[in-house]
Amino acid sequence: MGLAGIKDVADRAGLSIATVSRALSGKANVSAKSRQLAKAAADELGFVPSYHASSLASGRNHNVGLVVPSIHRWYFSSVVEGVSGTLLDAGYDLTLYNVGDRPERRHSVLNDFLVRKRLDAVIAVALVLSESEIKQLLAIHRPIVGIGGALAGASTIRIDDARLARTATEHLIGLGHTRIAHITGDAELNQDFKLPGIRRAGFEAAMEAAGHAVRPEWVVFADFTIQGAYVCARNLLASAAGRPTAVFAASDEMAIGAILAARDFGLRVPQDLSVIGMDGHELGEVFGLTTINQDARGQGALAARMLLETIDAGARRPAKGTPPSAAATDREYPTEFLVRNSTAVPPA
Amino acid sequence: MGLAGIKDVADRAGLSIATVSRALSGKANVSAKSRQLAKAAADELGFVPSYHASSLASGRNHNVGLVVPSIHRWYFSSVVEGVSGTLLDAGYDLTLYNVGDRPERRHSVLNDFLVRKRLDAVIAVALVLSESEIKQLLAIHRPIVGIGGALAGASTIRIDDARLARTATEHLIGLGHTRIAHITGDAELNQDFKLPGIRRAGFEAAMEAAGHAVRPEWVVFADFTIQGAYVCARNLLASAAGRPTAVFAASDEMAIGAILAARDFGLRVPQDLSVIGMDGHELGEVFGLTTINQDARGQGALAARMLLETIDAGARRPAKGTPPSAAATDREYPTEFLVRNSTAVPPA
DNA sequence: ATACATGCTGGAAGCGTTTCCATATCATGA
DNA sequence: TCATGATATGGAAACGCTTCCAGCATGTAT
Repeated sequence: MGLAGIKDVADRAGLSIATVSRALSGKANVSAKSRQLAKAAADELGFVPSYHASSLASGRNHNVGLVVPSIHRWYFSSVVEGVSGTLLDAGYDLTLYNVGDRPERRHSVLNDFLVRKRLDAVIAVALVLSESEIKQLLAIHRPIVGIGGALAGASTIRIDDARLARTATEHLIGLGHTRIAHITGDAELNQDFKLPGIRRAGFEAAMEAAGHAVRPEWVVFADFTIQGAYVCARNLLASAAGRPTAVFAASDEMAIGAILAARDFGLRVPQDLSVIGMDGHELGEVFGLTTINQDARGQGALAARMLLETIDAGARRPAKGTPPSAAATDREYPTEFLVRNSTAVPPA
Repeated sequence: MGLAGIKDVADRAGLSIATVSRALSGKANVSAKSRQLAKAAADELGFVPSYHASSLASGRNHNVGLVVPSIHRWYFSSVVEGVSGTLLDAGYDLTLYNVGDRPERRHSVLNDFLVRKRLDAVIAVALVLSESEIKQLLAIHRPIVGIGGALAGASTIRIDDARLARTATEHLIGLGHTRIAHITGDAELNQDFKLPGIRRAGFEAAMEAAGHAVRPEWVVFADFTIQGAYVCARNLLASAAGRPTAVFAASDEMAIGAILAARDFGLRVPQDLSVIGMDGHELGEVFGLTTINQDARGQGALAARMLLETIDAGARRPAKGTPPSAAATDREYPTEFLVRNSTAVPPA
């Protein structure tokens, strides 16, 4: 018994190929009896339609592409999880493009993979695309949504990183801190990834507004991992003399790294050092980390739902000059300021 | 300008469709001049072949499916990263099936998605399949490789979890510990996931061989996360009276949770409590964690390479009754015992 | 010069569906 | 009874490629 085709089903059900196709895909204009016959025959033969043939004929792929810069960091794996769940439930496949930090891989993904007319839609996470890249993507007439990255011309889901960074910093300032350090993302590694700079700008804005100096040696660059931030924070906290009283880390993972470093020096959090993060990492609970909670998984799920709607609404054959995208909406995803106990008034 | 088809390229190059196809896919029997003409025309038109049409015609999908139970935990995201990189470099797509712990999702993935003749191969991570499920998978004549899970009939890449768990336990015993606790995986959550039980068996075997009692209250169940193990370990270490002197955690993440819990009680690691993990998580370095290093990323990459080879070697049309798989090989992936400084002789 | 192998080429037959369109069936109202 | 519309059906034309096959040049050995 090889793989059964729709022809086999039709023969067995005593129907035409056309009717079987309609019956199985739930289309109208099929009598109840025929539908049942077709379904029974399909079941008995273990028939499942070939995606390729079906896609080729219908122009529908049942497949959305997801481009991420990494899969290890909390934020990205959470988004992937959200997207994945929603898609799977809707019967869609998820094609994952983990471009990493290798530019040539980024290039091939953008130029070869995405363009190959195989995807119904694309979700790009924290990816900054050039104008020509966006144009190219839009040219294949697929809806795109960007998460956490600026994608001019495409719909985006994002949080207001600058404002939230300011809020976090203001929380420390409000407690009386003036000697505040900031652990930010790596400057060079990934030019695609503008987020660290945005959060850093929010930090600086809040400091300046409060009239506190931003000391360059207290703005340190880590890689968004616990271990990376741990090393940075050790340097930061090494000299008992000129030590900050508070740290704002651009991610929870880095905040945790800072807490671990503080513990190494016998510093108590929050009595000796306040630490605030940003993200909502599950591990934050263990450390009592004050943070700004963003539901990354929910953001992924929302992106997937938005695309599924667009796809369902959209014309069957995207090649027929459909407008690039209904309207590029820019949604701000809700966040929550989560005060736990890693922040307090500065030591006397 | 819509999407250019091969016909357009052929017209522009003044060649036939057939020749263009051969030229662009690097086939033989094309003159250098024709090849150049075809490539130039394709470039100018921005032509990229439709995967669906190409797959339908050739029977090749350039796509492998990856089934994982989760994407958050270190092991899985590392494997995904390894697979992803290798596949991307080879020009293959990765379709990710994150089945999670929801059985209905597992069911639909196994029964609908994987069977749809869309994949050239399947990689299943830590997935225990029933015989009928394996049979069904093999029936679609696609090579399968399992990573870290028992997949009878398919090739597998694995580490010898029982032996390594024994080794880890013996390391503690060798230092003089007799009061050893074990943090294992959740018993109920995921029936697919036999690994915790295997490691637990290794632990018990070592204890028995040494003549040490396995105290049931010192075998605690966590969920493979830092935070989950942290909670368990707090309970474990709460009573100063009957406290273990060493902990073997079934994963590095759980070992780190135990270290954090120990610190909460003012216990020094390793002077007061020895902790050993298993995996090779990057974060282990921060904690000086003694562990057994397994290169999860490398395992993913190896699985992908094995499949690519099989695909390349295999018959063009798998439907033609090719044997399920050349020979189901069972490879043990090398590991490394990494002694850092979270283990020492027990306190006096 | 003839015979033959060799290298390129284009026509056309798939690949397995979906969907258009023309036809056939059936009930309904005049 | 006959026209009329609604509903079901199957034939056949896409969908956009790959690849088989036959044909036509060349080049080489007789």
